[in-house]
Amino acid sequence: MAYKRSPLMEERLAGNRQRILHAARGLVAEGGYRNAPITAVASAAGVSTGQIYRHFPSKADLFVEVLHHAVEHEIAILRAIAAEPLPVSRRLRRAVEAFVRRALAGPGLAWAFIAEPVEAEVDDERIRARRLLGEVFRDLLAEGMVKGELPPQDLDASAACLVGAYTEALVGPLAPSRESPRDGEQLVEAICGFCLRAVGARLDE
Amino acid sequence: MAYKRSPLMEERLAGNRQRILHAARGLVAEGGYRNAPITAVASAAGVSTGQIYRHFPSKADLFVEVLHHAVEHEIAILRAIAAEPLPVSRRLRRAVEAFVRRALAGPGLAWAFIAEPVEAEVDDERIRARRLLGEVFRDLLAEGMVKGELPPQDLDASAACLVGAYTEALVGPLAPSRESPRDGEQLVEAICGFCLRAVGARLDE
Amino acid sequence: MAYKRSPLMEERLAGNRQRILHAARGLVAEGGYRNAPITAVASAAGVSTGQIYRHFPSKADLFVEVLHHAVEHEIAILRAIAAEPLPVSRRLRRAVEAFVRRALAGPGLAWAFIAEPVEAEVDDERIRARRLLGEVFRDLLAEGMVKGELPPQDLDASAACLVGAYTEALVGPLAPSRESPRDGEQLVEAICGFCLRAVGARLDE
Amino acid sequence: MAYKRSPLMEERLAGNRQRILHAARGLVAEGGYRNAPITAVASAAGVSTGQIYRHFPSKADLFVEVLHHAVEHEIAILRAIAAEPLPVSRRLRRAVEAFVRRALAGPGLAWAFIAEPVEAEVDDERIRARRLLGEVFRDLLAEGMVKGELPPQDLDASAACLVGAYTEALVGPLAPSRESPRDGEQLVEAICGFCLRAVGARLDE
DNA sequence: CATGAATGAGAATTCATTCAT
DNA sequence: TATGAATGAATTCTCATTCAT
Repeated sequence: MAYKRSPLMEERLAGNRQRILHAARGLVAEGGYRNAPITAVASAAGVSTGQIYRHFPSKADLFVEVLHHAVEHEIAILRAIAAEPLPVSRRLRRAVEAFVRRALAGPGLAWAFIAEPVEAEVDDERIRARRLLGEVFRDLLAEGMVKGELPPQDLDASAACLVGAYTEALVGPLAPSRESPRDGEQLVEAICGFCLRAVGARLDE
Repeated sequence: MAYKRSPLMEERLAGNRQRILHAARGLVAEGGYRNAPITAVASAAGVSTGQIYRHFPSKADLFVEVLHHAVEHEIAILRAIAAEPLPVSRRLRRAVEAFVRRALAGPGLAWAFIAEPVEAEVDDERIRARRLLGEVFRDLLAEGMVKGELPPQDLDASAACLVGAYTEALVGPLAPSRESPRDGEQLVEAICGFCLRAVGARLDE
Repeated sequence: MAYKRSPLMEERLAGNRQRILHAARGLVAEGGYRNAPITAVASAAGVSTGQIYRHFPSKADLFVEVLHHAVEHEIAILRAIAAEPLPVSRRLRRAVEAFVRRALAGPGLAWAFIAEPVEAEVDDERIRARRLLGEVFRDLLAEGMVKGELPPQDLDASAACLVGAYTEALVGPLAPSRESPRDGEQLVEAICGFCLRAVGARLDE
Repeated sequence: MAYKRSPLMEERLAGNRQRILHAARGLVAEGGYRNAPITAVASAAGVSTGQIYRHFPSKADLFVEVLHHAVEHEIAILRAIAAEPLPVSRRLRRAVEAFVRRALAGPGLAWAFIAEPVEAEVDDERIRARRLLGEVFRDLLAEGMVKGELPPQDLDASAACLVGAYTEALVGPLAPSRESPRDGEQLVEAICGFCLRAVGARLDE
């Protein structure tokens, strides 16, 4: 307890952990999971491979955490919006808008929800992430239905469709942003319109 | 001269090709591309690895064909529906319905539109498939807009959202069919409703 | 004996053998041993792979024979020249000249004396070929020494040097014909001069 | 911080690299390139296959380096001799002598100038080596011709013949040393005599 | 007897994980 | 304790040879 080096070391330890996570995320954003062998993560983080196994039991665990962190923040934002004292349809629009804007601003995040995970354990986390994302919307839709703001509908199906709709629009081959570098706002508006109409929300709110 | 090209042999040859394709598809459906190394495909098909290279120039080519076959038929069906002499909203519903029903009936198909490809060459084919799928819907939406059956909207965005919506609903983690094995018809109805509302079509047609 | 098809079949059989040898030689001349897998030889010869194994115990045996035939003729020519009733130095010049001219005229033969054989058994034949080539010259040098036309010298060493000298000049990286497509006759003259001087023969004969 | 780059480790690392090169050279000297699959090199060097790829980007690169090292030193020696303040014919004799003596002393070197390379990249290096070797002699011959010590001759052809002559004499099937393990000095003398006579140099110098 | 589909050992290369230093 | 050298199983692909038809 009175060890003089203990706090310093712990700080450094924690710092290394962050640097590893950061490096891993960076490499994946650059070129996918394939671009992130352990040795590359290690050198990008400025640590040894041994360090990585000091902090994470396996490569899969490291990337599960990378994905988890990437998603956690998004979910928090969506949840905050979902809790705002606004009409459901307004919150829905704000939630979709927020997600799409963030995805358009920084690449690599939306990507994580679709692309090649390779590692079974990591894939599970991706599935979980999509599920969490869906749940935010399902709860919001439920509230809207109860309050009569939205027409009756299958909540799970609608939530899944919502998530599918805007992720595909963002990263799919038909993603308008790929076909022609158009106005981001136009895309945001198109996706929001689609989603709101889809769940029967009033668009004018 | 002698036994030149016995019909039996040709049959077996063709049979092997099919068995390889089938085995490959099965393994991928089970556990993804990573579950399908060449050796596993070979043994699942009951042939040697060499056989695979007799029929396909490379592993990538094999899986491109697996994906291509999975998609080809779907596209044809959707196009046929899109050409029917019906109101656009009716064709839209029938197209989504057809796709969803087929996906629910046979596993592995819808999967092919989402899953992790890893191999660049294979990924290209997947992208192409999604694009084709999207184009069928975009054309239909365009017709609907021109004829005044659908409100003005961003065609590319709407098409992408449509494809994303129903594929996610089918294979995503929130896919209702996964949460609880419910009535398929209910799911079909939910997805169709979502999609038709989303593009502003009349649901009662 | 009275079988009506026997002679015909034997003819065809022999014809196939020749076609296989010819096809094998052609493929090697084109792109080396690597360019001549059994299946390629078979299809170039218009026969089945099984046929090849009917005529040759193994791929190596086939190519041993290919090489052997290619060399046999050269050796015969050199031996004929070596047997001519001329002064030794004259015969030497004529022998070197003949070899170099033939090599310059048709590519692929000289190649066989140097290049990549890969198959141990085939390599042995290549070695034997070089040995035979050397022996023709050794005998000639021996005669020249005995008759006093050539100064005393180590016959084996001189013969080996001779073979090495003109093959390198023909196929090596310094082969003048590669650096600049010069007059073939000039090269013939240069090589002959080198060889005759080397063994102490009179050049003016 | 801690054990950063222990000298011991670096020594071992470097040692492994050398052992790999050495093992590769040994295997090739024994039985040619085909006798040296990566696994064989690894086990001969007492390391894993992975180690080899830690030190060399590919098998071809490893063998390029094997060949390069084998040649580099020889060229340096020949160049040093070629620069000595002696009559050209004297330097020529010393150069040939040096090469032949070294080849007789250590096996595997002369071999490298002739043998079957198979790998295109490796072959390129062999070609380069022979070219360099030839150039040393060509320059020397050029000087001799200019100074009147040597009769006029085709420099490229003579240089190529020289290289071919002594390499063949050393490794070819007629190499005297193979037929009967004779006195090495006798062979040196025979080859030198051949070469000097060939270019018209005075032997008595 | 001829065919050519089928075999399967073997080759090069990668990379998560461990452990001697 | 930290390092990064070392491991070796796993992967894709080739091709000489065989044998059912």
